[in-house]
Amino acid sequence: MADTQLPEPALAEIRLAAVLHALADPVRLRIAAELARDQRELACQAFDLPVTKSTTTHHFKVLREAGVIRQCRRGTSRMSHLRSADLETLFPGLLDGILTAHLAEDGRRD
Amino acid sequence: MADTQLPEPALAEIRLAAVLHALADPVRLRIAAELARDQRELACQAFDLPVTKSTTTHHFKVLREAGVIRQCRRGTSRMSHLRSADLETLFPGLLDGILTAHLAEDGRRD
DNA sequence: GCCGTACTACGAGAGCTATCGTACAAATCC
DNA sequence: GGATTTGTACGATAGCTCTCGTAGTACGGC
Repeated sequence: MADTQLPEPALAEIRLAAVLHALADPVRLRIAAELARDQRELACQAFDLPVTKSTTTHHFKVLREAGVIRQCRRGTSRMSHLRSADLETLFPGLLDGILTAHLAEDGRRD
Repeated sequence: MADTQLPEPALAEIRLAAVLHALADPVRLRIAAELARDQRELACQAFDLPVTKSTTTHHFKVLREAGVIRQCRRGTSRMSHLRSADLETLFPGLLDGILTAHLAEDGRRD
């Protein structure tokens, strides 16, 4: 079976504190930034993260449960994408502000 | 002696992850929102927080060490204010986005 | 059915953190 | 000096969380 969506909070259940907490981890911020850059669904394995597979699973789960990303199965892969529209509805400009800040910080690092 | 400034990170030492983490706590987000609303220095005791004095001290310390606020002694009080300008320099629009999001969430709550 | 790929679930460990209470310090006021 | 106000320091505790390894599941290809 394909396209089985995984459990996630409804729009009204998304909490700002949870979103900020989810994005306060360097690994997760990186995941979000890459999803934003690619603008399409990505499988977990598409990310080159400095942690093991099981830790990666954990981080994706945190992002999903905070309402930052949406995930669905597709074959043996789990496709993820940002819930940009939902977040924009709830907190206009927030996600953009955070991702822009991340790019800015990244740019300053030598 | 008055106006003894407390240790804080220099502009270049402020980390996005630390700022997000600092603001991901409901109590600290509330502190930041109140500081933004008043636009002036406030003593810790000016906040009506649902925690004890020692926990309040802890939260102010986290905010200061993340670079979100600046603190200095004034008499028996510790005055705090947002480092809005510094944050705006590093991460344009970030603080505003988060505080606006907080207001939006607050408004939705009945 | 069997194998490989991609990911999950579970359990564990180490470290952080939010909270508190008590004791203490610094400044002001009387 | 003594009392009051305001906040800090320290220790403790409970809970979370980031990390991992191992074992297992689900799907697709052969």
